[in-house]
Amino acid sequence: MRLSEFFLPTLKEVPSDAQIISHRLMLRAGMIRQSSAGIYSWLPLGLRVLRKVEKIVREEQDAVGAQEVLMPTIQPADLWKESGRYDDYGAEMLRIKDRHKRELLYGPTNEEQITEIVRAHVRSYKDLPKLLYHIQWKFRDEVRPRFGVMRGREFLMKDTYSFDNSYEEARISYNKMFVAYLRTFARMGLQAIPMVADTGPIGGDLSHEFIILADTGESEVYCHKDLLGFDVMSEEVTDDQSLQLIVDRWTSLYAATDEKHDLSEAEKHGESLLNARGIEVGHIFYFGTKYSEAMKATVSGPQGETIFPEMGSYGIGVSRLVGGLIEAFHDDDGIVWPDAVAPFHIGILNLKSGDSACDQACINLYRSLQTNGIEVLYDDRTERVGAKFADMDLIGVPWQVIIGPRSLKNGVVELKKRATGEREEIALDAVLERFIN
RNA sequence: CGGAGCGUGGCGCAGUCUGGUAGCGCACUUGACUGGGGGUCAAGUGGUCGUAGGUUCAAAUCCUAUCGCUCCGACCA
Repeated sequence: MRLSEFFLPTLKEVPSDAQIISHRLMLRAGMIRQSSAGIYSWLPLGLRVLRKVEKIVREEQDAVGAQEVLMPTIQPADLWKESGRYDDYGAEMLRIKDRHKRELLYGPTNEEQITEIVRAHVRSYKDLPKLLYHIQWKFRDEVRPRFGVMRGREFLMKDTYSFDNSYEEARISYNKMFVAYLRTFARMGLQAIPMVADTGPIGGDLSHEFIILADTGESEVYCHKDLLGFDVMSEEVTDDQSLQLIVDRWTSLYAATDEKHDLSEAEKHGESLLNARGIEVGHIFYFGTKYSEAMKATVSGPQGETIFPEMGSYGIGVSRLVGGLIEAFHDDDGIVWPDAVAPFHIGILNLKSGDSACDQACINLYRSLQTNGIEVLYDDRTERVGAKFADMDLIGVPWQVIIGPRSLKNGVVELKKRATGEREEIALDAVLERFIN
């Protein structure tokens, strides 16, 4: 992408509405614009990141055998009356009427919808287990939206639903999601810690929140500091037993959110207990037959008996993660994207647009990187160099190739790593090869 | 939902108390000079002062209503 053509409205000054760093940076970097309270438009740069996050989430879901579906944003109220949640959910649920005065709602979550689908099409215990997920926009009419996309009213969520024949099987589904979540966040460079959590209005008796630590986090959390050193990517899952071992390992140390914090239990850990603020990026629940019973979703068992499937639901706030990532990865100059979610991998800075040697060197490199499938943002604008550096740093492109007439005379360019600010001189000819590997 | 505050060009703000030509910085346009970390000079474009009603010779400014947004608290991916 050429920056001169890219729709990237960056801001030098921050809109006064934005209070926390991720919100400020998302506005300044031209990622989002607010539409109304807690509702945002995603501009090209922000959307690229959102898609990358979404892709990682999807890949890890697929990897454990979850199958993607896409359920609607608008749901009939009847479904929610069946489960009993139409009244329970309260004002947070956006209720609407269509032209025939039929009651509808903008889905805040999809337990009812998925249960309806499963009960209509799954008849036998042999059809289970099933893990189904979708990535869809949700709406929750928060009393007080804030922190940009971190607590929006409209947000993109991945929600998975598990259906199993027994508690034992349901635990396996739960474990699969548990580990898939650890991997999902780890791939984005985030250390997410599973913490014992409240089940809230979704109900159930087994639940973990996945929390990333950040000073601006909304919840107060407590955990054993050794958890921060755990690495899920080195763990290998071969069967249900090894899956259980990983879950056991991660749940062996104390970790709880404020609501579930147990003072006497925590005191045993003394010095090793960490008290910090955290951002909830995922939440998994096992809730048994709550919905299958309420909505009469059943399958036939081996003896022809009626089985109410054991269910769980598993959410990742995809749009929130974009904000969470920025909270975790930024410095004074702007965003510092981890490679896995960076909107572009390389930025090219033409320090003298209009100089034929510079232009030629830049365009050649730009094209060859593109040809090799590397996402590259070429700043070909006739801006002052300071503005180019500032913009490239602000939007957080991990690698910057700096091409100017001075060094180009020797066939050399500068390569700057955004995260550390380190620069090295490198032959122009060597840049492509460097990034293909 | 309780408490507080703010709506003036794309962004950041002054002007409101004490009514009288709508202003500043950034951004944007044009030209020139420039060019290794948000440049300099010159000339420009852009505003129903959130909306509606009222008071007044006269309203961004006073009054009333209303809408929107933000912050603090209680709730949540």
